[in-house]
Amino acid sequence: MAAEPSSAGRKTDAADAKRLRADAQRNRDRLVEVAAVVFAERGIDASLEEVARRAGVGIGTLYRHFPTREHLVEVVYRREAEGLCAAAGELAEKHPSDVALEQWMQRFVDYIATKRGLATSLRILLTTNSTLFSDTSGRVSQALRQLVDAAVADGTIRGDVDASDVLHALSGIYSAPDTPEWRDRSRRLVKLLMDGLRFGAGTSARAGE
Amino acid sequence: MAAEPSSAGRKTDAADAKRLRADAQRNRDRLVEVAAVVFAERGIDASLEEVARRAGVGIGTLYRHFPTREHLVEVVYRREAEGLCAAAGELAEKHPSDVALEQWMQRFVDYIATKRGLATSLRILLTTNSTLFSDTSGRVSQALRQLVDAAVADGTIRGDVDASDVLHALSGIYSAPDTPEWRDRSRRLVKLLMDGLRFGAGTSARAGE
DNA sequence: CACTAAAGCGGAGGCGCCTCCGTTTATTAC
DNA sequence: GTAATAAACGGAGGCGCCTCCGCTTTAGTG
Repeated sequence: MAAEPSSAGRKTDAADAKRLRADAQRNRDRLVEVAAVVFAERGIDASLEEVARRAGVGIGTLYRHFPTREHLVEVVYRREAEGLCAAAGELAEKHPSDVALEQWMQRFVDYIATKRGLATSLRILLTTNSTLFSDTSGRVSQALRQLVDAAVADGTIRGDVDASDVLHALSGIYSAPDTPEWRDRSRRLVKLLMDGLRFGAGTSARAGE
Repeated sequence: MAAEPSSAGRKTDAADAKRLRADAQRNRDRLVEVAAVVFAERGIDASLEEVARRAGVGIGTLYRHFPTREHLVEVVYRREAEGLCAAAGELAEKHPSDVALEQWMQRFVDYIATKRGLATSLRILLTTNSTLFSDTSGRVSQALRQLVDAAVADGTIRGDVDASDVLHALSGIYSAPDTPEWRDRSRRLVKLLMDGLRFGAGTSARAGE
């Protein structure tokens, strides 16, 4: 990899990614961005032609960048996961720690929404690329830990729970799928969980109940 | 067959199946028959329009009888399984028992070929209809037992094996999928197995090795 | 037989998938 | 700046999916 013209020996932004022509890079980014929206709107089976149309590129361009639907879906998913992790830091700065946690969990719902559709559609790819889920989920739970620990530390949520408790509590979201009300139900579930977490906040952490 | 005018309150041949008009029944049968051939030829993803075309019916007719590809595939599969079971008896009548067994196993290869393609395509249906595989596989291994026992009994294959041994030996066919040579390899495997089974035939059954 | 209602037929049409290839554009060399 | 070249574009076109609905056929009835 690295230098291939005479001089400039710089790596690209994304490490080893092949150098793309400026217009190609622009289109590619655009496609991913639009695809995220369209998948969210219409589900994972949305028309790729619609994605291309709304991104303002030809269908051929889409297929050059993403030879199969699964490739596109994977990239969207990774981006989603990264966004979710990044959001943890940002929310923590802007909000009291309990609010940050709540908002992050709400966003987590959207993320899971993508992930579930994905799981169906990515089975093929997962054979090849079995790290996809495992390496993102590690980073995601790390982000959650950061938020939970902070909220526990400053006493805005009760002290007798930790990140893995919360993750388990959230796991209800994974199950009971694919009714149209799933998203709303999940949001309510998060609220409920937060109420529980706030209840008894300020009592001495790790006290015996 | 089966009178139905004014009086006769008898069930149809296929138990509760709804009575079809004669032409409808004819088309349906034709479709299943042709679909079996086309799936074998082109794989499970073959064009349904081709199936309809070769069956001499309109695509609409196909979809009326089989609302989804999976429905059609399921029916084809069941038919295949039945044919396989029936073949055991027929082969046993027409051939020496070792030859019957060998030919049946060759046919078993074709059956598995269908089954594997199917497994990928029927995941959805299998959620609903989880007995599909289990209840056919019982009947199939029953058919195998019949052949093996007969061949052991008249000494054309060795006496120290039984049907479940043979089934296990065949299980190699389930694995290592989807290279184009799969079918040929499997046929060779069956031959090999038969050679092994014939070797030492006639020595006293169940003797201590 | 003629008649009729219901069942069935079939293909046009709309949409999406994906490929192929003539045209356009960014980049590099001078 | 211009020229040359490789990279990228994009949409037409071929195919398959599936639905919808006007037309045809069958199975009863008198």
